Amino acid sequence: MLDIQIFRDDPDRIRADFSKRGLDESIIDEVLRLDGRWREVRFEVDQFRKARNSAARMISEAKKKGDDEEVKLILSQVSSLGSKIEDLEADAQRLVSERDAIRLQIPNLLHEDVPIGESDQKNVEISRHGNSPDFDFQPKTHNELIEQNHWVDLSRGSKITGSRQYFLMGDLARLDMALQQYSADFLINRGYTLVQPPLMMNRRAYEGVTDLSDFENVMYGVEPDGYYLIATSEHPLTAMRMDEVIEQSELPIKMVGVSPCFRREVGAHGMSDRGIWRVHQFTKVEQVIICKPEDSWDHHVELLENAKELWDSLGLHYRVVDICTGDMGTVASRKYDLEAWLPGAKEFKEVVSCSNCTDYQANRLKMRFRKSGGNEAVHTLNSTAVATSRALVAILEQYQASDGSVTVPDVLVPAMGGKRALAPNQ
RNA sequence: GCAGACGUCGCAUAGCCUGGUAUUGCGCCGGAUUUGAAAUCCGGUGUCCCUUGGACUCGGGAGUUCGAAUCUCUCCGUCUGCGCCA
Repeated sequence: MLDIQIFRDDPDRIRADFSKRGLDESIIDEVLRLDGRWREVRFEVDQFRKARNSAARMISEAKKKGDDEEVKLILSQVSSLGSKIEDLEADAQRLVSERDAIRLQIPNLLHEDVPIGESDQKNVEISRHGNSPDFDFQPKTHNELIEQNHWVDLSRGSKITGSRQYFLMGDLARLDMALQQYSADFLINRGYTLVQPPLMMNRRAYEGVTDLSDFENVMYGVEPDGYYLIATSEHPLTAMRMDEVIEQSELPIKMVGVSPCFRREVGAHGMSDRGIWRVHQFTKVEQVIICKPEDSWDHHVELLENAKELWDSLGLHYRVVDICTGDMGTVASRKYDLEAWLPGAKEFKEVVSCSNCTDYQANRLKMRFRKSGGNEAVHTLNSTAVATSRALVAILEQYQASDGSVTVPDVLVPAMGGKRALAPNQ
């Protein structure tokens, strides 16, 4: 959510962003109109309250002196104030909640260097890393590999739950755990605090960190308690300091979250999403930073570098992409993706997403840091380290041999109990 | 699940019974003092509206009242004990 002060001081800045994103500007004026009305009503109700407070003080004085006549006189003068205040209060409440309902839908301000474009087709490739594996055979898709080696049981997964659910089995399950262990250690060694979060959040906390449409399209609800299963540990780790004033000495807060992630994936279909590329549940190792505003762009680079060095160490070929306006989403001000090369599918596909959300989440969460002259909203950033299911797909496709066997990346061998290749299941 | 206690400014704490300007300490920020630091002293330290100034804020919401941290109802949360339990 954007600070209301930006609407009042510099609405053209928001308009400029809207035109980059191709959005209808009229709701900006609607926010300004409601805000103006609210401030008028607020002023009016404050005047009535002032009158009521001074009357209350005079009654108190008169009672102390035992002057009952005076008390009656004042009471007769102020008897109608209560209902007037109540009416105006209701108006103010209505105006401000209408204003903020619109404000919640307005996306974050973009970093000035974000490339302009209407869809992911206009994302800009920044760099390529690692070497594309050189096969002297036709590489298989991960889908063919998991089927041949019986590493994933999708049909029984859907039998006991529903579509896109799966059992991960044998050495591929072990590789999943190895990836978690290795990636978490990688970031712990860089000063990040390991955090295992709650896997469910209440509505208020969740509204602080995500686009409202995600409640229909992304998150699973847990009834009858009214909780939501987390779509990523970014959400609980970021919301963790909701309603708090953080001491400067605590900043920056750097965390590495490890958790299962649950996603409804409404509307996902088709060949490109077969196998375990797009599933309802996966495990993710996530980086989260809460910091002072002036430091956030440095930390954004830091998160990206962490991700790149982690993926370099896994020996995987990937590229870095600068996300354009049309692919940005609501919350981030700037976003880089890592896209891994999938030789079977013959394309680069998203495996890491690295965002600076500036003060957008912090404003919703009322998450500030102590500062003389007025506390200020912190900045929040997040980046995937490894989403295990997608990293598994990249490893399967890039580390495959002609017979369908798969080598273990060197750095994961210790966590695989010394195994250098994944054994097939019977 | 049962029983009890509790929720006050960043933290801690008084006020609640008996309704009438939210107390004090710590932390933090600024200043004085100092070669520097500590200690000490002074001031500031939540949110909103604004022109001086004002309004709001005691877990959330509702009610009673001229007036609610204080009384009533309700919801949420925390702690303790018992029970159950990986």
